[in-house]
Amino acid sequence: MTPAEPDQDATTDPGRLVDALVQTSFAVQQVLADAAAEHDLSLAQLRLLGILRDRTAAMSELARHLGLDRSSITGLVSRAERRGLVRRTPSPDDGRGVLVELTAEARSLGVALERDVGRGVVALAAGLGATERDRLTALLELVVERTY
Amino acid sequence: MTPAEPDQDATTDPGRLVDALVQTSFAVQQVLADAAAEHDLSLAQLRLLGILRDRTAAMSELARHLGLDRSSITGLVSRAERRGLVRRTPSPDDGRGVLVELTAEARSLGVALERDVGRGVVALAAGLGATERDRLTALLELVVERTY
DNA sequence: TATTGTTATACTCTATAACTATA
DNA sequence: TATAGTTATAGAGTATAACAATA
Repeated sequence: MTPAEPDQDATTDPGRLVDALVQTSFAVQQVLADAAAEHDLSLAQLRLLGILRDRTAAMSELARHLGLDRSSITGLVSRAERRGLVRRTPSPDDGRGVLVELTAEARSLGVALERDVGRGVVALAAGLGATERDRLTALLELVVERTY
Repeated sequence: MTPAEPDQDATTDPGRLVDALVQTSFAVQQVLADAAAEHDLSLAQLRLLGILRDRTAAMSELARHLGLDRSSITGLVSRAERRGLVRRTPSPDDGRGVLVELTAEARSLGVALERDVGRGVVALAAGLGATERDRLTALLELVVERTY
């Protein structure tokens, strides 16, 4: 065992932060999965709708944003299309490309989802006062800052 | 639109906290999935090992802790068993019950996993100073407090 | 009767490999 | 040759329904 260094990092057991972040992440994912399930959606479909909310995307872009193989996107989008949530369009710029966009139905579903997720996550933070919530927001934004 | 109430809750847009928590949860889950994948494990298997680290559990207890159907646990445990990670034992108290426990191999795998997850999560928080990390830990522990 | 665990079945999600069409 | 997307295939994960054994 190496002796503790007089570092700024030695204040508190880092394991507590790790545990707290991991536990929180599972709690939040549960909120997301529950909200999705209320509308008969999977978490994967929820993520797909989330990405397409602000942009039209090519299949390969979806693969990149979701961190999945292109062949996985084919199925994900096909199932969403079958349920009337997205639409495929040939890319005007690239004869090989396919653009995916949300349908109106998916947009209204998205509003309900956002509401449900918001409620669930806010409920998680119910034990915090307004000042604490603001501090937590600021700290998490620092954490996520370099996540793209 | 209802007028803003002079409530303690009206300080900051709650949507920012929701977004920050959701984004953070995905980042942490990615760390977990990556760590698991490095050892050829799925996130579900990782969670199973996590639960069994501190206790032996009956199949029905695993179902409750993981929030899954009992029939799903059968497959999860069977695949873990086939890979030498867990062992099934008849319950001494209940002729119907089956107890599940980790093998020595799973325990050493768990040590490596914990190390990798710790590194990844700490890296996520690399933008924070020691004081900020401590504050974040305290706030997240308040959030997770009522999560069991 | 109720509970524990399993089986059969079906679907979603995901990856790898091979293919077609376009660039 | 390289890239975009699909297909075929395989496996993990999950749920529902039906079942056997035990409580």
